Order: sequence, then C-alpha cells, then structure tokens
Amino acid sequence: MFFKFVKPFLQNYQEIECKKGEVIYYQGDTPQNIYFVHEGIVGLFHITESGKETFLRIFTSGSVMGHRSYLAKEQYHASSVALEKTSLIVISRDECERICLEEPQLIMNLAQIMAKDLGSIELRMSGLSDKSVTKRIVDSLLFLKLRHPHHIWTRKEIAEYSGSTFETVTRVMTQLTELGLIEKQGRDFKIIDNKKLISYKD
Amino acid sequence: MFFKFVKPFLQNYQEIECKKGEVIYYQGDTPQNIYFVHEGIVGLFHITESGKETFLRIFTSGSVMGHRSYLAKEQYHASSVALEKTSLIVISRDECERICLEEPQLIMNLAQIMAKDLGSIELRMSGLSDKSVTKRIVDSLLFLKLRHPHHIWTRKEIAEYSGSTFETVTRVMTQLTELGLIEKQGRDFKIIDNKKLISYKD
DNA sequence: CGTTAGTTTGAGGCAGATCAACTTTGGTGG
DNA sequence: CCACCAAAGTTGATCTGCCTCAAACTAACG
Repeated sequence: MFFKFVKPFLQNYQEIECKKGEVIYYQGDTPQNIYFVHEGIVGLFHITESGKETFLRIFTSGSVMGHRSYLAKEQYHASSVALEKTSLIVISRDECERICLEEPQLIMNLAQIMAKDLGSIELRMSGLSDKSVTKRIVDSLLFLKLRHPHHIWTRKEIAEYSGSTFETVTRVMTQLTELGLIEKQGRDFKIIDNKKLISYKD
Repeated sequence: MFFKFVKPFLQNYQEIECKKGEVIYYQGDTPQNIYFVHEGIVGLFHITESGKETFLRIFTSGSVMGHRSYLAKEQYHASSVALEKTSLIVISRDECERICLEEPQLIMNLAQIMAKDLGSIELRMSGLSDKSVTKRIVDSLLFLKLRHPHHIWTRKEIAEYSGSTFETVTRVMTQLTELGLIEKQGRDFKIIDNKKLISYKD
C-alpha cells in the first residue's frame, strides 16, 4: 500500500469523502493535487469531442491518482469519477514536491506504477484492433469482476472499458448466461465458470 | 537530449549499429539493457497471438528505450525494430541501477517521459473507438510525417500505427491525393495542405 | 534486368454500431 | 411498507464502415 509508505513523510494533508458519481477532477483542469484512494473505487474516463467516453483506468483502495498529469506537467487528459462512496487523501502539489525531494524512492514507486499502466494500456490498445468485441467484453468482465467482486458494474461501464456499446455488452452477457459461464443477479452478475470464461472464444 | 544528461555519470557503455529491419529486442525477452537512440528511428511493435501487429511507440534520436520493462520489472511486452540504419548506446541493467542511485534526477526524467507516453497512448486508444479510420489515418500521416519528414513510411507501418489495414491506408491516401491535401511521390508522400489535412473529416 | 517487397484497386461480406420500443430494477419519499 | 418513477437493462431490426480476399501492377535494389 503506497500511502502507508508516504504517510511518515507528510506534514499536512486532508481527507475528503466523495459520494457515488462525484467528479474528483475534470479533464482539462490544471492539476493542483495528488490523491490517494483510501477506500472505494474511482474510474478515470476520457470523453471525446463527440461525447464518446472511454474507461481508461481504475483506482482502488491504495492507488495514487493525479500523478500522471503532475509528472508530465500537463493538464488532466481525463476525468476522475467516484464509482462508489470513496474516501480520499489529498496532498497538494507543493507538499508532493517537498516529499519527492526528501524521499526519491517515491518517484521510483510512481515510475513503476506508470510503467505497469503503460504496458497494460498498450496491450489493451493492441487487443482493441485484434480481438472480437465478444472476447474484449469477456476479458473486461473477468478483469472488473475479479478485481471488485462486490461492485455492481453497469453495462455502460463494462462497454466503456471494453471499447464497445452497452447493447452489445447485454447481448454478450445473455449469451454467456445461456452457456452457464456467468449468472445474472438483478443488475449484478456472478462468474460461474472462471476457467471456461477465460478461454472463451465466440 | 536525454543521453547528454546521462553521459557524465556513465562508467561504461557500448555503442552498436543496427541496420534497417534489425530487431533490437524481442517481445517476451527479459530486459538486460537500457538503450539510447543516438541516430536513427526505432519502432516498438506488439504482435498478438493471431499475428496482428500494432505500432505502439516511436523512438528517435535522443529517446530512451527498454526503460518501461526495466522499471515495471516485467518482460518486454513488445519488440523494438530499427526502421532505418540506427546507432544505439547500450547500458547494462547494473550500470543503470548504479546511475539511478547516484543521480535521482534520472528517474524523474524517465517518469516524465512515461507520464507523457501514458497520456498519449490513452488518447490514441480513446480515438480508436471514437474516430473513423479515415480520421485516424489522417492523424497518423500528420504525426509520422511531421516527425520524420525524410523517412519513407510504408502503408503497413501507417496502418499499424492507426489501427487499420494497409489497403485502407492506400485508399485514404488516394482520396487525399485527389483532394490535393497530400501528394504521392513513388512510395513516399508529401503533405501539401497541412491546415486542411488537420481539420479533415471524411 | 530480374526479383521481391510494397502498392493499388475491385468485389463482397459481416461484425458490430445505431436506432427504437419495451421491460425490469431498485431506490425514495409519502 | 408500498407505490412510483427514473435509471438501467433487454431485445429486435436495420444498416454500413471497414476488413478480407484476390489479382494485377510498380518501385527500388543488388
């Protein structure tokens, strides 16, 4: 857990609570803070000129967020939205700068996080032009549900994560239910046959 | 230029020459070195199980490469291929580790590079499900050609950068030629009307 | 000047988006 | 606690952008 490591160096920070749907920062804004997710789930979404949203990253208990824009010295390229009730630790830019100088290991950790994120987004991007929607949706169901078994992922969120539409997500999920690989439970769903699901090809 | 900054700290390194088409490291390999591009152009390509290639990043005079896998402590997730005659500076992992400890600013620089790369790949990914192929190919033509005006980009490379196929690239380029926005010159092409090309919608 | 890698063009098909109408779910406030 | 309603999900019909396959052409290099 990243925050545990940072905490000893902090002189001041504040803790805030966000309710479901609340926006933590907006695409286009200038970064003022770095955030740690203490409890909850936050999604990073990019929205294009035409209004299409893409679900880029998940921040979860223990994650840092806002660091990319801070380190790149850029505006936020996407918005952070709480997907459920979330508590955050907020650290100002100045405070962050101070700690980075004091403790270089911090940058090392951030670098490793970004290196992994860069790798996984590049693989997702490659999958986007290679795999069928069905395969991508299956991958997303597995990823999202295994990571947060108790969160109810909406069809829209799954669609935006897999690069698809919510109608197609519905269709694929119906198909998977008929095959007994998942089970719908109201708006939620449960993975029944993990193994078959992983190796599922349409 | 990144290398100029690092050079004073180096105790030993070697310089190698790659000819066009030569693979510097393979997807799946375990990282042994960090590389600086001294002169030339290198492409980073990911290849899927089914054989589809994606052109992920360009490394050019002054770029570092191999740092992502090194920092993430992962295998290479993609292959580096020289796109023309290229000279590289090779630095071993050990040497790299030594310098990083000695000079924390190095990690800071790498972090900034990755932060920018992460941002731009996330925007490209978002464009992949939002924009038409035509738009994506136009974007890629602009990006690749403005960055390396003297390099002859193949239709295949443009396709793999834009997430398309070389036949579609050909068709779009023919269309753009007819409109007088670009001009084909053998296998090469020239941008005629930069401004119109930027704002071009099919 | 032959060979190979790269390019062009055409025809055809289909995966998945879009549009539309209807149903279900689950939270909330009376 | 129940009734209501907005938000979320389902399902069907249609349409088209782009990929795929195929075949012929051309540039460039040894």
